[in-house]
Amino acid sequence: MKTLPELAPRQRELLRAVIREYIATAEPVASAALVRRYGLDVSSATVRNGLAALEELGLLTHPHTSAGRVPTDLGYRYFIENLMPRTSLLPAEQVTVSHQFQQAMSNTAEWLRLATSTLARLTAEAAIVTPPANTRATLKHVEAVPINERRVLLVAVLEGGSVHEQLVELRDPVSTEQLRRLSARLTAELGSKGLVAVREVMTQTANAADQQVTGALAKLLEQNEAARTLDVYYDGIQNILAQPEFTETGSVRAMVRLLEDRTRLAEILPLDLGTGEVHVAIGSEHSLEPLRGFSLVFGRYGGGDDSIGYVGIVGPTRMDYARSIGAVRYVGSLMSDLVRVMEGD
Amino acid sequence: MKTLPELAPRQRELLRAVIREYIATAEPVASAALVRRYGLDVSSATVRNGLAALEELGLLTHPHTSAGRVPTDLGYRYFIENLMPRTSLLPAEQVTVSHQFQQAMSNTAEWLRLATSTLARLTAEAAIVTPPANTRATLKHVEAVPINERRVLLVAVLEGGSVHEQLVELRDPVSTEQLRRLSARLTAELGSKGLVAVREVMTQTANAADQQVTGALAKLLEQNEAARTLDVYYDGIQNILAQPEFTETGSVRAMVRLLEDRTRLAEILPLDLGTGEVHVAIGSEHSLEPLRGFSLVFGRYGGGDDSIGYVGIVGPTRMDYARSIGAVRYVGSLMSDLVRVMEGD
DNA sequence: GTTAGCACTCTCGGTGGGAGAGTGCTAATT
DNA sequence: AATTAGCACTCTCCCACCGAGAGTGCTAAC
Repeated sequence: MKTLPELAPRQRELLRAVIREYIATAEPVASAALVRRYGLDVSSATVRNGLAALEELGLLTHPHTSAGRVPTDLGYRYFIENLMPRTSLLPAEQVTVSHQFQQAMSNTAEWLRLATSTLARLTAEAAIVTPPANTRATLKHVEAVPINERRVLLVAVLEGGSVHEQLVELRDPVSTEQLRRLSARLTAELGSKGLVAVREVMTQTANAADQQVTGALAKLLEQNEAARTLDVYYDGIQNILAQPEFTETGSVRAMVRLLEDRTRLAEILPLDLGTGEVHVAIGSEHSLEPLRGFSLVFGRYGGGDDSIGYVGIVGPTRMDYARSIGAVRYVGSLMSDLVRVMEGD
Repeated sequence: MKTLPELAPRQRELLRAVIREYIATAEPVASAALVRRYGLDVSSATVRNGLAALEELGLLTHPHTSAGRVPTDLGYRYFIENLMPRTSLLPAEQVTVSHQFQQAMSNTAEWLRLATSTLARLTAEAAIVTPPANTRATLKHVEAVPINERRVLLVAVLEGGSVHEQLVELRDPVSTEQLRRLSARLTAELGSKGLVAVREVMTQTANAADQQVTGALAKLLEQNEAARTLDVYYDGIQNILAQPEFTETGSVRAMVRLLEDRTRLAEILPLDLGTGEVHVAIGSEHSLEPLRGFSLVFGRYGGGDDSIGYVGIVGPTRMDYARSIGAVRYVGSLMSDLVRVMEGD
């Protein structure tokens, strides 16, 4: 990233005004408009001189000679580092959102979906959320529920409260009683143990059916990580389609394709961030070809180091960064709280 | 719906050719192009007469006097009823798809997602799937897993294999042992019983903690139906954005807004169809304002009458109906199979 | 019933011109 | 040295116009 220039107070105000205006209108900003709307006590000619200087520094451009100014990626960067108010969501909004979260605490999938749609609504951009992935998944409870005499629904509750199901087809019939014993045994022996322990138990198991169920459990844990990375929630594509800069489908299509290809998305997201920090990548600052012209505002949430998810938004570089960052931070913190609750803290 | 006219064989062939051509090119079809590309042994003037007759009947239009012909909604309807080959997916495709389904049978959410993305890929349109909703949910297994001494994760397996979780906050601490007894008791007493029975058990329960957990179970079942209707999977928006008729965001945006507003979508979907039937609503045939210009191809899947879901696609009226219907029918049948397996048949 | 021929209509791409917006520069002012 | 008025200049946008091309509709002949 280029180093940011130093600016005189006057210039800072000017840049701030241009960005504010451009974010609001999506139209190149003219010198006269700045004087008029921000009550500057200088003439438009003076403003023009100032704008030319900011352009010299690479913070602004204009699309053609006789058009107003538009911020560059570097301009936004300067804004975020030096000019942006560090706002949080309004208290009233916080209350509403956190209240919704309290109510939906039930089901993991549901609160992830809720978090995504809430974030999309708050920011009026597209939101992306990944589930909290426990890097080393350990078991809390195992239950083998009979479906019929040859089919068993294996239900595993992991440390951290996530629930996984898996249908197991058995070679030989088993009794309900046998499954109950197996459930109890697996839960007792494997509590707070991981994949390795499950494998061990499997090898020590004589009974064929038990062995099959335990094997399925091992597979489930194995797939846990792989499957998790495919699991990405997104919402708010309509918000992007509504932006004036995207009346043509072209670039939105590339973005939507990326969202819908969860595999690729999951590969991209893992950022080295601390929990609570919010990272902003503006336009060309990130290396994602399909997202040229889009900015990312992303944060990490989670309990300990071992259950981490990502939460953030995608939108045009012209976005309300202060609000976006506030919203991502707040929703992220609520999600961290939830994860900790599920972990039993 | 208007009644469909009778057509002479020649006219039928002509209509078929126009629709084929228009589906392939998205451009108005000229008489000369038909003669050339379909090797008709008549002149373009004759074809023009035929086209004019089809237009008279309301099966075709043209955008302006000197443009080629475009099918009307009624034209597509005639095509579907009388001209369309009743094709299935290619055997090779069937094998691939069904193989994928076999592998992903594990987790309900996962196979629903798989079904959606598969359908979107097969048809190159946007796919929509709802989970199988049991109209009268009965319990199969209940497990109360301790998170910490005041928090319990309630896991309920319903008849039909769907798993629901709910975190319960207790007023007073409970022991692991007490929860184990409660789980066993609830499972034993409530097997294949529904909401009413749970309420009954709750009132007969003296112990405060047990009562709270049972109460949460009742609530979970209550919310089951409501929550289900909010649960809608969709995929393939990128396919719609890629269609030449949607280079402008306008109408796509309305469609995406509908998809993302799951509440509205869930209200709309329930169609009175038999399982296996596939229903097609072309352009103006349905009453959904945001989907003017889109066609719906929908089917119902499920095991018995009491666990039913919907599966289908949305796309421009200009779509390959034969393929779409085949794909929806096939994916629907696979999903029905899966539901029956989960129900223990 | 079919067809050749032709007039007619409409779109599309390119061109030109005028209005308007906004800049950049210069020279005067404070 | 900063500010400003003034003005030339540039570029977009809109509109009107034109010609080419595509495709139809109709008529009259086969």
